Amino acid sequence: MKTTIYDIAKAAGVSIATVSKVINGTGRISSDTRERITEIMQELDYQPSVVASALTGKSTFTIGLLIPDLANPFFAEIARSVEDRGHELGFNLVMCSTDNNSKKEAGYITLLRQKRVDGIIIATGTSVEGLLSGLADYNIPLALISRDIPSIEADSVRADDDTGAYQAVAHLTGLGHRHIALIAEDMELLTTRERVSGYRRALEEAGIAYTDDLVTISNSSVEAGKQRALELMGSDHPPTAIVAFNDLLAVGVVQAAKELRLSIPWDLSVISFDNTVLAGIVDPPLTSVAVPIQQMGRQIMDMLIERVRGEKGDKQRFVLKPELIIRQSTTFPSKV
Amino acid sequence: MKTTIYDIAKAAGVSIATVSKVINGTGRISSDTRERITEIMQELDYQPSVVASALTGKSTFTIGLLIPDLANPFFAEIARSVEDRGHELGFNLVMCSTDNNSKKEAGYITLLRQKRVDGIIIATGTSVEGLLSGLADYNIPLALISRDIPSIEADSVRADDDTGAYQAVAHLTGLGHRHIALIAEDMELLTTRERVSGYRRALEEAGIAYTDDLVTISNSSVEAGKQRALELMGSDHPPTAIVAFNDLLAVGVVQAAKELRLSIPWDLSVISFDNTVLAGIVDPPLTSVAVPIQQMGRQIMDMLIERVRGEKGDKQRFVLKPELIIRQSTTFPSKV
DNA sequence: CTGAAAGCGCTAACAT
DNA sequence: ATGTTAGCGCTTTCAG
Repeated sequence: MKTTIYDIAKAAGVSIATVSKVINGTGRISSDTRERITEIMQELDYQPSVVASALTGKSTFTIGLLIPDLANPFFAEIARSVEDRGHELGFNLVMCSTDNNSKKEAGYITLLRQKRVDGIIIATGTSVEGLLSGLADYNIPLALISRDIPSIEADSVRADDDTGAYQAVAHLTGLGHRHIALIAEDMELLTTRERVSGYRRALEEAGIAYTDDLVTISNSSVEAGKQRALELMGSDHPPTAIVAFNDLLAVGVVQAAKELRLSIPWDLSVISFDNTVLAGIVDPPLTSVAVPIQQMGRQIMDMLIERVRGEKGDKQRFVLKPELIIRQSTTFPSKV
Repeated sequence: MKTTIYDIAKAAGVSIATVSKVINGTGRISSDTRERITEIMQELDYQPSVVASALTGKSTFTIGLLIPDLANPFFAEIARSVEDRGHELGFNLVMCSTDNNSKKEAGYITLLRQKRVDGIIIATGTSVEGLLSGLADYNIPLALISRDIPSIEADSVRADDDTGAYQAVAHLTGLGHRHIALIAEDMELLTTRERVSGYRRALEEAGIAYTDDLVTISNSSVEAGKQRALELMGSDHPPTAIVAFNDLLAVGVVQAAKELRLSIPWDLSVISFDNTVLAGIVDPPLTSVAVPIQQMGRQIMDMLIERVRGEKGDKQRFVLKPELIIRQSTTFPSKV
C-alpha cells in the first residue's frame, strides 16, 4: 500500500492536519514536531499525492504544451526551454503534438481539461481558435508562443515577423537581388501575413514590384520545401533568391538546388527562418532569421505561471526583435 | 464554477452514481437515460475530472518520459513516437529532460511519483539506477527504451548495438580502412560497451589490432564531437575513418574536417549512429546506423501500458536489428 | 435499472 | 501549537 498522510500522522502520533501543515509549511508547528514529522516522512519514503491535493482546489502543477510537431527542431527547442523554466518553477509539461490537425487539437484540449492542467501554452496555428475561445470560460489560462491569435484573449510572446522578413529581404536586395521568392506557410497565420508584409515593404523600398507568383504556400517539411523550390526554379523566370519560412523548408530548397546542380549561394541565395540547429548544419550553412527561442520559452512560461497564480490585469503581448544571422547561403546574384 | 457530476445528476434528475455509470460505460442503464445524460453532459460542456477519478484508485492516464535532452533530434523523435502511441491509447506524456544530471533525474522522478503517473519510460543513462530500483517498490511500472539497464527489472526495447557497430566497422574494413576511430559516449552505458565490442569483433575479423587511443569518450554535442575529431586528426597517426556514436557527434566530426580542410569521404570516412534527420542533411549526407525509432517508441509504450493494465509475467527485453544506411560519407581510404 | 453511502488522500477553516 | 471535521469530484459496493 502506498503510504498516506495518515500513516505519517499515526507514526508521529499527531493528527493529519499537523502533517499537512508541515508538508505545506503553513500554520505554526513547533520546530520539534516539524523535524520529527519530516524525518518520518523520509523514512517511510512518503510522497504527498498531488492528485489528492489538487482535488481540494490546489493546482495540478502541470501545464499543457500544444505544438505541431515535436520532431521539428524548432518546436523541440521551444518545448525544451518551456520545460526547463517550468521545472524551475515546479511545473511539469504534458506534450501535445497536433500535426496541425484540428481533430488532434480538440482531442488533446479535451484531455488537458479533464486532467485539470493549470494552464496551456499554444504554439499551433489557427484551427484551434474555436476551441480556445471556449477555454477562456473554463478559466484555464492560455498563453501563445511564437504565433499570436488576435481574437484570443491570452498572453503571448512572439517574434516581430514583419521586421524579420524585412531584414532578410533587405539583405538580399542590398546584395542586388531583384527576383526574390518566398516559400511561406499557411496564410491563415498572422506570422505568415506579417512576414509577407515585411517582404513587400523591403521590395518596395528597393523599388521592386511585388509579384504574386513569387510567393508560394507550403506545409512544413523538407520534402515540401524541395518541391516548391523545384517548381520555382523551373519557372520561366526563376528567382535568384529564396526565403523559406522555416529551416525544414530551407533544407528542402538546398536539396532541390543540389538536384538541379545549382550552387548555393552562387546560383541561388537562400535565407531561412528559425535558425535552429539545422541552419548551421546544412551545406552551405544558412543565413537565417534567428528568434530568441530560449528567451521566448522562459518568458511565456513565466507569464503563464503568473496567471496560474491568479495574476489579473490586461493580457501582455511581447514582440521580440529577430536577428539576421548571416552565413554562407547568400551572396550577390550572378547574372543581373 | 466548474460543472461537476452533481450538476449533471441534478439536471438529469438522477443520482451521481447513474451519471458515473454512463461516463464509464459500466453497470446497466436504460439506453433512454443514457442518452439523456449524454446529451446533458454535452450541453453543459461537462468534462469529468480525471483528478477525482484518479483519487478513487483509477489511473491518472499519464506517463512520464525521461530523456537526456529534448533538443537532441534523436530523443525528440523518440518522444514523438512515444507520445503518438500514448495518445492513441489515451495516455498523456509528461516530458522530463534530465541532461543526464542525476539531480534533475531525482527531482523529476520525485515529481512523477507525487503526480502518481501510471508508468515511466526511461531513455537516460546509468545514474538513475539507484533511484529506479526504488521505484519498483512503489509499484509504478518502468520501461526502458534505447538503453537497457540490466540491474533494473523492467521491460525494454533497444537496438542490437553490438551488431550495429559491427556492421559499421565491417563496412569500413571492407573498404580497406585499417585505422578506424570511435567517438563513444559514457562507458557506463551498456550501449557503449556493446558498440565497442562490435567494433572489436569487426576489427578482429579483419585482422586488425585494437588500440585504446582510437577510442575516445565524449559527451553528446556537436561541439564535443568536433573537439574529439580535432584531437584524433591531430595525432601522430590519424585515423582514416571515424565512427561517431550519434548524429550530433558526427556533425561535429564533419565540422572538424571542414576546419582542417579535409574532404569527406576522400580524406576521412565518417559513420554515425541514429540516422536522425541530421544524418541526411549534413554535407555530405552521412552513412549511418539506423535504429527503428518509430517502432521502438510504439512498442515500449505498448509494453508499458500492458503493465499499467496489470499484466504480470516476466519482463520482456526486445533487441531490434539496426540497419546500415549507406550515404556519401564513406569510401575507401585514399592513402593505404 | 437506479440510488445511497462509504471512501480515495489531502486541505482549510474552526476549535481547542 | 495541534486536532476535528467537512468537503473536493468521483467510483463502487450493496440495496432496492
